[in-house]
Amino acid sequence: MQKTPLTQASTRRERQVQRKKEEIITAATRVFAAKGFSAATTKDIANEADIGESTLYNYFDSKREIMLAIMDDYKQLFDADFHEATALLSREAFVELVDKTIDVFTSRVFFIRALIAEAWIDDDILENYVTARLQQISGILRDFFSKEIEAGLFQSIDPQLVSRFAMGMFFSLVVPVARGVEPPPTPEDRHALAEALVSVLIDGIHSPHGNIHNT
Amino acid sequence: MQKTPLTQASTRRERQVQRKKEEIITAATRVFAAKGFSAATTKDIANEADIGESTLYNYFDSKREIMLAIMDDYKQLFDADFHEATALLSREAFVELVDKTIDVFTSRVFFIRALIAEAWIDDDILENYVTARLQQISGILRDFFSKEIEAGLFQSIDPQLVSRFAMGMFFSLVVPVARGVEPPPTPEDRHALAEALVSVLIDGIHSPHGNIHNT
Amino acid sequence: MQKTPLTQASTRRERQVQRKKEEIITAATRVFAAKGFSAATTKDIANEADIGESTLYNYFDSKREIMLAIMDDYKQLFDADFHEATALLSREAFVELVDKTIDVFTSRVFFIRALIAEAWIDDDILENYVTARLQQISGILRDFFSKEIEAGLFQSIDPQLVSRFAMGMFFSLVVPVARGVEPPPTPEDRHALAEALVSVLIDGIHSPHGNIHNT
Amino acid sequence: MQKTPLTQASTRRERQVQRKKEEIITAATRVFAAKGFSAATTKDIANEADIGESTLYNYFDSKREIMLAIMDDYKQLFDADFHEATALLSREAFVELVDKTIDVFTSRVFFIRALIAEAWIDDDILENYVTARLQQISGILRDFFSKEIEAGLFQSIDPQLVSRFAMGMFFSLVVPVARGVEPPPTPEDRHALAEALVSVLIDGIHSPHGNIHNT
DNA sequence: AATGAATGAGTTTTCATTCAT
DNA sequence: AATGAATGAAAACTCATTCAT
Repeated sequence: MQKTPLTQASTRRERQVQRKKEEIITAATRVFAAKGFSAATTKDIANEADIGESTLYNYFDSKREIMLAIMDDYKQLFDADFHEATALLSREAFVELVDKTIDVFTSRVFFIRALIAEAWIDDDILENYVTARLQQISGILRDFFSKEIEAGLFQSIDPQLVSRFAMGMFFSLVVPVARGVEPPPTPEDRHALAEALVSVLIDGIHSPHGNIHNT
Repeated sequence: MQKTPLTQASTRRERQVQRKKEEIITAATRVFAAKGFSAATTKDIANEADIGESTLYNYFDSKREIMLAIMDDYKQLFDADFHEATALLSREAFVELVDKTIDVFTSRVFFIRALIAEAWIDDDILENYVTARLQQISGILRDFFSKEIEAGLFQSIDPQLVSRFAMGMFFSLVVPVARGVEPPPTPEDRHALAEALVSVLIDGIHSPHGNIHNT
Repeated sequence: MQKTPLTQASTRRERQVQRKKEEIITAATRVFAAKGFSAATTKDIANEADIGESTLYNYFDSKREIMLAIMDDYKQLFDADFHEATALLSREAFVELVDKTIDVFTSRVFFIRALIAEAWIDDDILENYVTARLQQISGILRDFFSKEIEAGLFQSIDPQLVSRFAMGMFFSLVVPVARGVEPPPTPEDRHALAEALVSVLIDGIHSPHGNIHNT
Repeated sequence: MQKTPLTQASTRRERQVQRKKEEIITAATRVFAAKGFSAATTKDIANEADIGESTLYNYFDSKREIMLAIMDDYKQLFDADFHEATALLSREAFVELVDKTIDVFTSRVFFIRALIAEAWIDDDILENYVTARLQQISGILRDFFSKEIEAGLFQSIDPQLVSRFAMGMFFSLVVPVARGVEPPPTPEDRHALAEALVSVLIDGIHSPHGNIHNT
């Protein structure tokens, strides 16, 4: 009579387990974002997830596993977001990348906040979850700058350094949101910020008619 | 003819206490920088300071008091460093400010790392020890940009935003050092970095002969 | 037709928690009685209750909360015992009150011993758990004496003072038991002691034929 | 040239030591009275005595030794007070004994409070410092009552029990003072209380013209 | 699958005591 | 003789984790 054989049942169960895991991850992310890994207790997480403390251990082996699961989730999301992000071919593409990246970062505030909190302290987290991604972005930027320099369109400044500046400017927009002292920007604001970032980086802020103090 | 022995004695003792406190603070700063406040144990701190765990409590009332003492120390040092830092009058002064600030940040790596770790999580620390200082710098920059904009030397971009970008660029240089993944720059490097920062910010990176993709 | 399983289950669980709390309270009372609150350690209590030390904290928030729970228990029991104890209408009723009160005190030796130990040192305990009850008894006695004095049956002595003497006589019987240097009296002894107390208080100990040294 | 040779010097030193010990004892008594032995810290005692904590150990071997020294002091004082107190020969002598004993107890409030606190918990203290003294008084009273009973002046009630009642009445006067909830009585009050005690004990409180409820 | 209960291993903190000066 | 400094031992309390149901 049963229409759903074992395989499906197990699949359904698996989906259910997966759903629960996600719930716990969401809850834990909030808690880790607010207190940091060490200060967060399993009780905090269980309360936030509205389950019993020991139930956590049906889904994860330890508190640290929850953290790592969060990080893995983040890795997947991030990789999905930047899968197509390959070479930048134009200033507009650059603006788009910044815009989108602001979006990615500010739409996952708790994630980012927890990630930074841990990566700041834990070398494993930094190496396994942050460095590679940062370098991917950094690489894209560097390549873009190198190309433009070769084309004679940009000055011959160290592309690595400029890439770093670009990322610093980016983080200056994103960090206050992640830290929770500013709201995420609206899509319009976001775009304007991205434009401003690129404009300042490429054109500088000086008036087009002459350099100051440099004549 | 007596050289005020009582006063001297008490001062000497006080100095000794002060010295010990500083030792503990130094040790604790290292520990907090490496693990964060929560994960750092009083045992860690005592070991690092090479004293018994209970001896800590002859100098501080609680683990948190140690953290706050560190923060207060930092506040004093920082305020001393930036006491004279008032209005920026020239591009050169701007470069100097950046250079010096990099120095301040990279010569107190543990301090900065511990500070950021805590401020990232603890609202009290953020408000009482970080926000004001950040705003001081931000204000100096904003005033500089506003003035130059009024003088027609800079484009009329939101000075607040540019100030933020400037700080982002600054932190892009300093954060890897604070995080411990890069060594502090030599004074020469530092100056070059400061020059580059200001140059990129003011002049942009585009080649002086024309804008790319914008014709 | 379901016998409200949820409610019952929750009630059963609650009852189990309540039972455990009572066990801890019983154990703690013994320990507090023997050593006093300060000298009693949570380890002592846990050992006496035959549970792990940390288990205590699943039932009470702190050592002091255990003490207060004991006191609250006592308050309830005491109030139950003396709920009906209102006005005394006869010498026999007086005897009965004394008899019963001796029973109440000597059947809860540990309780009383712990209570006195703490009230002797801690003003909060004295005020919140002892004073009111002592005054209730004192009031009953005072009213009885006042009435009898008005009726011309008792000499016009300060009823407050007599009440105090009565309570002193009472405690002279009960304190050695509470202190653990005497066993509780049998019911017969108890009644005899109550009779003796009332007899001495009302009739004095002089021979009925005349006052000594007073003629 | 020195007029005070070694012997005297050592005597002076001894006196000085003795004086300091007394100061510490006085301070410690206050602290023990207020908090009990266990909760009192050596720091409390040192503060109260206005000396350094470690100085205590130049005069006493341990915190407990201080307590014992207090008890020994008390023992001496008490024994001095009651050295002459031998047999009671009259009702007036009885009154005098009560009067005097109230005085002894209420003029050493801290002493008594600390003593009771400890004796209530510590069997050694109870046995070595309280029991004997209580029994001495109890013996005097018992002998008095026995004699009067033999003389036909008192009813033949158990003199032991009456003695206990007498002491209960006595403590009912003294305990509130020792506990700190009542001021010590003035000498006049004291005498009146002593008279009242003896009067109630011997004559009872009933009106001389007849027994109540007993006809 | 969910959880209440129990707890060992630690954590911060206290405190009596020692010791060098 | 007086004491500041140091500390071992222990206290109260926390918390991640296990287990029986």
